[in-house]
Amino acid sequence: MLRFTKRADYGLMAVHYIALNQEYGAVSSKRIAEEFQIPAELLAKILQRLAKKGLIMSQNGPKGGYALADQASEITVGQVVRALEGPINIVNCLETHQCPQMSRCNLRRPVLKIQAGITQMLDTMTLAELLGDDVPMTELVTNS
Amino acid sequence: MLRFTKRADYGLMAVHYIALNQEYGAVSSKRIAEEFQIPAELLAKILQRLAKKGLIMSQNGPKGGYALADQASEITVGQVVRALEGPINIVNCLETHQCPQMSRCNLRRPVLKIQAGITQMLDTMTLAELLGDDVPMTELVTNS
DNA sequence: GCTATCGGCGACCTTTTCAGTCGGAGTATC
DNA sequence: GATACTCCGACTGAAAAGGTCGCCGATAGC
Repeated sequence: MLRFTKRADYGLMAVHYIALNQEYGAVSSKRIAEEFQIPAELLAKILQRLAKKGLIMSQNGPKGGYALADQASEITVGQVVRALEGPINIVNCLETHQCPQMSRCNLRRPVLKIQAGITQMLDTMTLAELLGDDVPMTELVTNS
Repeated sequence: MLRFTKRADYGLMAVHYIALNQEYGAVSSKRIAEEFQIPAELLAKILQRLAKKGLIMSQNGPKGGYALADQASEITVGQVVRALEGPINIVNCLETHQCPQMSRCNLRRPVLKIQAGITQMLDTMTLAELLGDDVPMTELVTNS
C-alpha cells in the first residue's frame, strides 16, 4: 500500500550509519545489525546488494566491512532505494504487464506525474542532508 | 516496493469511469468490471468500500449502480486512495510499530518530508483533472 | 405478488512477495 | 597455514495481496 519495504528502510539506515562512522575505518555488517537490532543476515544481504550496485565498497576479512563508494553529498536516497527495490513504479500496468484497457486509460498521465514527483524528491535528497539534523520532531507524525 | 495495490488502481479506474458515464444514469459494478476486464466480485468489494466512505452513492435494484457523491472537481485522488488503502505511511516504524532505535534515527525527517510531498500531490489532484486528457504519451514511461 | 437484476456482506482459498535463515566461499590477520 | 572474520548466494517460512464463492436484502419491471 504505497510503502517502502524493510529492505529500503534498513538500507537507508545502514548507509546513513556508515556515512556517520566510516571515518574510523570500514563498518562491518554485524556492527550495524547490532546497532539497530535487525537480523544480521538480512542486513548483510542488503549491503551486498548495495555493494553490487556500486554505492558502497566492501572489504573482506578481519577489520573488513563497508564504506561509502562516494561522498555523502553525491549519493541520493533515490539511488539507494532503486538499488534495493528496483525501478520505482507506482502501478504495475506500466511496466511488464499490460492493462487490457491501455488505450482507454486516462490514469496514466496523472500516475506518471505522481511517480515523477516522487522520483524527483528521492533523487534530490542526498545522504549529506540526512546527517545534520537529529531533532526528535515527533509532532510531525500526521496520520491523516 | 512503493506501489499502489490493485485496489487503488481499480478504484481509481472505476471512479474515473463513473465520472465519465454517470450522466446517463447509475453505473453498475458489472458494467465497469466488463469494461476493464477485472474480476467483478473484487471490483464490487472495492466499490462497496468507496460507497461506505461516502465517496460514491449506491442504488440498489435493477437500473441500479453507482454515482459520484460529489462533483468530480471536489473528489481528490488522495481521498480515493486513502479510502481503499488506509492512511498513507511510507514506512511502518512511524505508525503502530516502534523502531528500537527511534531515538537515534535520523531518517524520520526526510521520510516525513517525502510522505508529505506524496500526500500533497494526491490531495491536490481531483477527478476532474483526470477527465480531460486522453493522449497516449507512451514516451513518458521512464524506467529509470 | 413474482421475478430478474442489482448492491451488500462475510468467509474462504490461492498466489505472490516480503522477511528471515542457513550453509558455503573468500580474505586478511596472526 | 590455521583461524577468525568477513562477504556471498541459495533456501525456507510467514504475511499480505489478489481473487473466489455463496448468501442476503433491496428495487424496478412484468
